[in-house]
Amino acid sequence: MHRPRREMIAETRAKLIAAARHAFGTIGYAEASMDDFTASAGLTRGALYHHFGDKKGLLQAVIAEIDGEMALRVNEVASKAPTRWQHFVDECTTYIEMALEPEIQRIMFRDGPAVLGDPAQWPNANACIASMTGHLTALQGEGVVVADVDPETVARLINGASSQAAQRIANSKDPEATSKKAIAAFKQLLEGLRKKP
Amino acid sequence: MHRPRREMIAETRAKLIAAARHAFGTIGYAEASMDDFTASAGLTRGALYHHFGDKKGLLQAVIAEIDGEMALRVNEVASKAPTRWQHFVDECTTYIEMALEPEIQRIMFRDGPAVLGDPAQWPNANACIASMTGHLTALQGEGVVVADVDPETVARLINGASSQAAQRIANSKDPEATSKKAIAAFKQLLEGLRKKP
DNA sequence: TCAATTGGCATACGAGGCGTATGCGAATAG
DNA sequence: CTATTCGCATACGCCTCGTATGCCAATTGA
Repeated sequence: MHRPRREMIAETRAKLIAAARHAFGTIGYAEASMDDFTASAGLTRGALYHHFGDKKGLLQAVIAEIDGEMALRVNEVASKAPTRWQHFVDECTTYIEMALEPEIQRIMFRDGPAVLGDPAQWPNANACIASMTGHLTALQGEGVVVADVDPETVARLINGASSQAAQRIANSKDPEATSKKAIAAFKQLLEGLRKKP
Repeated sequence: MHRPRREMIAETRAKLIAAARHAFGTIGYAEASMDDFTASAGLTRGALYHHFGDKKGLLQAVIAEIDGEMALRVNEVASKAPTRWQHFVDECTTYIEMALEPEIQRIMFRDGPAVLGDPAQWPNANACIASMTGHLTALQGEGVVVADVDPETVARLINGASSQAAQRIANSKDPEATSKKAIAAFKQLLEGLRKKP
């Protein structure tokens, strides 16, 4: 069984995704010319249509890749927390910090939703939400979080607030100070979820 | 001083905004052909470029109009509340309810941010946020809300969570049930802002 | 090893949307 | 009553997208 063929194909896909990711992350989806960024990968639109169907399909692939990376990073950081509640809070703040990166902000929080619609319905791009939902469910079981809220709903609300927080920080003249304010406000909102003794 | 001239100009602007608002709100900004929706208003792109500079300028005008309407509606509903805290909560839930309308959701929460960037930096389109910020500040003065959060930051976070909540409800198979869950979760988060006795 | 075939990717073509330059005609000003 | 402004339409070229088509290399089967 020969492999060069399969490898070339995988490489072509990877090159397209990388080129598109860079273009989408910098100039944005709408401004990114398919001719331009395929050429920057040494390819043409022919390859793109063959592998991904259309521009939206390629965006989906880019989003799936980024989502996977984000989930990895979130768990990596948050898993060091001593308690599960702290783990959950760290997960949220890490999420905000990642959303500060221009590429993630642009693709995952601006162009993605505009082009593909509600992120909750993206296929293979909800690893972070799934993780948060899982922790919330467990925290409810442990009696730490109030029982009468739906975990995934909360996770989605947090997701929306995070993206706003990140945008606010990123566009601020004093990102350091704004970041402190945003994370403080964020943690305060999260306190509302805790069961009072 | 004759008026017909001025009136015709105002009417042209209004017709363009109305046509664009309808097109943007239904098929979306990117899919809306300027030739098509100007024609539906009995005009051409010439008028559009003359009055608004380009497609983005027209979107800004549409957004300013919608924002004004939203602020009016929010205050109308919420001003009936007995306490200021209740007023604030009603403001938030009304905001979510408005975000359920497809036109508002599409233009204000999806295409708007994608095309024009961070809503916090839109000119003349932050009436709702300003109102929420004002109430939060007052509530802090009254000792109802914890003092160590920045009002506008909180208002923005709430704005982000609202738009997510609205999307979730709108795309749900059982909007009624989802709406209940979303608003419940939302109120729970808001509880985090209250000062504990 | 060699023909047959698959399929990955490039090229070519047509359609449509955008921005700019230009032109016309009516309302206003002096 | 003439001159001028300016609101808006028309005309042109560029760019981008999607599809149809073609080519060549890699695989398969005998």
